[in-house]
Amino acid sequence: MTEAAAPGNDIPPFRYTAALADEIERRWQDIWEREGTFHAPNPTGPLADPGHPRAGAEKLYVLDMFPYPSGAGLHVGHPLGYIGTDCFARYQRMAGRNVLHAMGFDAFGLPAEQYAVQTGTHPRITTEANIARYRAQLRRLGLAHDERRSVATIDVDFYRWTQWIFLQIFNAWYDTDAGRARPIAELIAEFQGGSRPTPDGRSWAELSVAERRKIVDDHRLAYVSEAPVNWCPGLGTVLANEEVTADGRSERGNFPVFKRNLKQWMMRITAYGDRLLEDLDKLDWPEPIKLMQRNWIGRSTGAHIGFPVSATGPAVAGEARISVFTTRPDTVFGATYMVLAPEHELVDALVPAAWPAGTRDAWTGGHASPRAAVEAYRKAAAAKTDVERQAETREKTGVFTGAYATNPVNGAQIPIFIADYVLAGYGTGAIMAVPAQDERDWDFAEVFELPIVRTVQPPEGFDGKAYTGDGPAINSAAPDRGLDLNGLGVAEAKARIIEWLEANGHGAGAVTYRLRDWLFSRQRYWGEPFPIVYDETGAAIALPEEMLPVELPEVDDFSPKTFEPDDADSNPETPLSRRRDWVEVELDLGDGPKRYTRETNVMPQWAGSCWYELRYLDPTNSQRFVDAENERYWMGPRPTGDSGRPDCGGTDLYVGGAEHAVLHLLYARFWHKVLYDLGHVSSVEPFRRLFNQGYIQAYAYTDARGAYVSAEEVIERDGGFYLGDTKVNREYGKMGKSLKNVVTPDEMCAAYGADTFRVYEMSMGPLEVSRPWETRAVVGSYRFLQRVWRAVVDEETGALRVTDAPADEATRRLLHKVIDGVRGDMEGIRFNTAIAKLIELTNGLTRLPDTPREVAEPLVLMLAPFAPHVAEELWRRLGHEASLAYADFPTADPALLVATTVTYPVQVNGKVRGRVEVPADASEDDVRSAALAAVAPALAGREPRKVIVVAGRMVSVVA
RNA sequence: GCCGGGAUGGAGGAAUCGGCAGACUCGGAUGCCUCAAAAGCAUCUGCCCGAGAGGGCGUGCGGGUUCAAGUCCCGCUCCCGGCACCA
Repeated sequence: MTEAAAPGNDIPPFRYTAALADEIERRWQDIWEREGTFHAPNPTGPLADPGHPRAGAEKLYVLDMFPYPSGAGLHVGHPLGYIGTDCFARYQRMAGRNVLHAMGFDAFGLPAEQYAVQTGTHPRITTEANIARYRAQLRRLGLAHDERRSVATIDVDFYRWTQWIFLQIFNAWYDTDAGRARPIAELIAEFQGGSRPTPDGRSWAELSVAERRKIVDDHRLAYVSEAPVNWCPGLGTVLANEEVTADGRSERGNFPVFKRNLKQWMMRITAYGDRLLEDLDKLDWPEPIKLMQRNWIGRSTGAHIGFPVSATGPAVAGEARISVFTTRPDTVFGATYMVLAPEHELVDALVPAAWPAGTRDAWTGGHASPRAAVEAYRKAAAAKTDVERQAETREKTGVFTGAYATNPVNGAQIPIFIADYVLAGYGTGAIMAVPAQDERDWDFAEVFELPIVRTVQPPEGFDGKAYTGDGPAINSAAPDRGLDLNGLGVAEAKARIIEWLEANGHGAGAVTYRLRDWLFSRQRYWGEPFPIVYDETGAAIALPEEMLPVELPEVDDFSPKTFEPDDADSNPETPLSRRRDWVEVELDLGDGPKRYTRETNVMPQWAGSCWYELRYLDPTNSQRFVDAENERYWMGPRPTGDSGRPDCGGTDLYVGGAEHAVLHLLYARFWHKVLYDLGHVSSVEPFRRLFNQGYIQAYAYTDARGAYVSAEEVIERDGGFYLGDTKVNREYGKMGKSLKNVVTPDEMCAAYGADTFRVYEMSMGPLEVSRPWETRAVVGSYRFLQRVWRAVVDEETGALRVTDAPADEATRRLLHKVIDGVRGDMEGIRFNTAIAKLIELTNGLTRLPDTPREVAEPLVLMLAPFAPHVAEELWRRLGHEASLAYADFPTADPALLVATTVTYPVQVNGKVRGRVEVPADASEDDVRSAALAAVAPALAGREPRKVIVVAGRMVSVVA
């Protein structure tokens, strides 16, 4: 720790020291809290305040990605974004807007539960203690949050509405014709009234209760499905696709993950694939993040094509067809074989009793019958984790099923294989293989010696294998079937073949998504219980709204049953299932008291973060999750502006790390759209503008054994790093307890004060860029605040050093230039350059014998977003009674921004050889002749060939 | 492999529209103050040659466009992030 701020014996009594900063900061934090300075008035409800200075003003909703309150507390990296939004919000408030800025806690989740498992302490106890600690740490930073609006996802008052939203989703279906979700009751009414046919055409009245329920449940946006899920034995729970890393391990804990068929709650996010994709265009988000979402949704257009199966297998009727999805229907003439995913449902029915005559040995996997071969291959594929698949080279494996299909365009008999390079979960789980135009198919064809027919002419000189580029179609005609693609480019050929497929009943154009439905249940304790019970038939029944909340019951053992991380055959067991007295419940759901069984899964951690931004708007509302008028005011779409493009609504700024690019941001958009469709919110998107802050990173040091040593004690010398006399190795990365390189905001506040810490974090670089933490550099911001203080307050006497005499011309011009620049920087979230300008202005003042009030006051106001405490203190000392939180941010006088003279650098052949000062309104000819005179020696009598005068910028002479 | 982002002094960064590269800060050097130190303040600080005046070089590398390129174009290298057999 540095002693920079330790008050020495002969430090001037009124110097801005850490001790003084501490006193000022705590005093102002108390004042703000006591006076409710940062309460933002709602249009209606208990938080309305018509007398507020910003009531009815133009609104601005600034949002941070709320934290998970970890037991380790904050390090200096965590508040970077929070300080950024605070500076922005404080500026906007001074600029006249009604600013909503609040902070809550994403408090359900694994770490508290794991800690509870280890210690036996209830997760609520540890979580609430952690929240209290976070609140204290954040308060110490002087963040101007409306504390009345702080919520935590674990609050019963909060999660009752999470459950309520779940019910809305459960009780809704996606009407693809209308392109939106509608209440499930409307679907039932359509079935009942006959305006919508049932799947098998029977009338609604003919169906049994169970049949009706099945049909309805199959439409719901939240549904139970028995489907392949990511089972993680080491965590004892299943995970969403998004929670599994590329190498097949859990994002949390890094345990192996296995594909298992298990009954789980799913959310039909795929229904929203198109809208989640299209509406990205309406958002003011960083392009890379939009791109990541686009890739994740993975929309591809192509066609479904039906390949009739040659009836070799015992159970296949003559008319059976295998439907494939392809993005290249134009290449169908080159389809020389087919591949099904090993899990494909038709496989069993296809497999004949014996290998067809002439089957090559290489296709059989050495098995005597197709059935044995398929069994063996499936078993081998299922036993592999994704890690193992990854580790293996991409050598293609597979086995012949013994069956053949007919290529619908030319009647060719093509063999059907199963192979794990075809994924069960994508498209139809089956492909037509076109080796000539697909690299994977080419590889497989090489291994199994399958024919390769080019159907797109590769360009001259192409010496690769598969050719995936554009070119004229070849070998692609079936004149007797009225089909000829030859000579067409890829796009035209696609259009022609789709037309033909549709006309001849062989297929149709289609769109497929990489996005899968969202696995929504977790076999854990510390999460929101589902508002669902099961009746004696096992049907899932939603509890009525009046029965909310379903409170999380107390249990003795918080842990789900966990297993050896590699135990793929284990089965989940939830903590809640052990509370039989809670699980078994008697309820009257309209047809008299009956016995029901509660759902014992809980919701994933993402649930609360899918809608918390809405609860900030109306946190005390007990009638609705958010009042419609309050939602419309804070988040509703803005009137269509000059662009003519309708606004999507949502928060005006959302700041957080890029690690949530697809998880949280996609889920939250999905929920918001459901709520929009059902008429519960007026905004189409939750987060209009997104800003990804960078990370504060840190150096860590290891000794010869590779053990981390305390970074604080390492010294740099002679180009190396030393702990005492021992040389240590430097690494760069995260800040963390185990890396022994944590620096906390508490330490920084103690050594310099919160204002210095804030200024340092905002000045060290652009908010969106990651950068290394350097404690020794913090002193620069401290000196800056000391200089500001000294410009206003005499360090020896404490008296004001401010004069009412007007500022000199140069200082005044500097002030207005800075005001103009700082305003621009604040709007553009360029706080580092805004602070640099304030430092320049301050450094300009230190040369003066005393400080003109006309400069001191705007300087203090402009400093306020970054260093609010010291700014408030100076503002008061300058004679203002009220807080500056609502004071007008300075405005530049345009007249003072225009310079009277301009200094032109004069280049000769690209090099600056002189400069001339001319009146700002000098004519171009005057500038030219003055410039030529200034560089006459450099020209040495040569006649310039060309002279370029860039008005206000420079003169360039070509000699 | 594919997609995205980046590379500027010893360090973090600035240059917002193709117009003086290096604002501002740290670090370093020298000085003031001091018995001394700390703190604070002042001056200097891209690299090379030169006593100096001055000159040359310089934004990852190689080319190009332009009176003028950190910025635009073409071809690379390295670093960071995402996805990864998605038909």
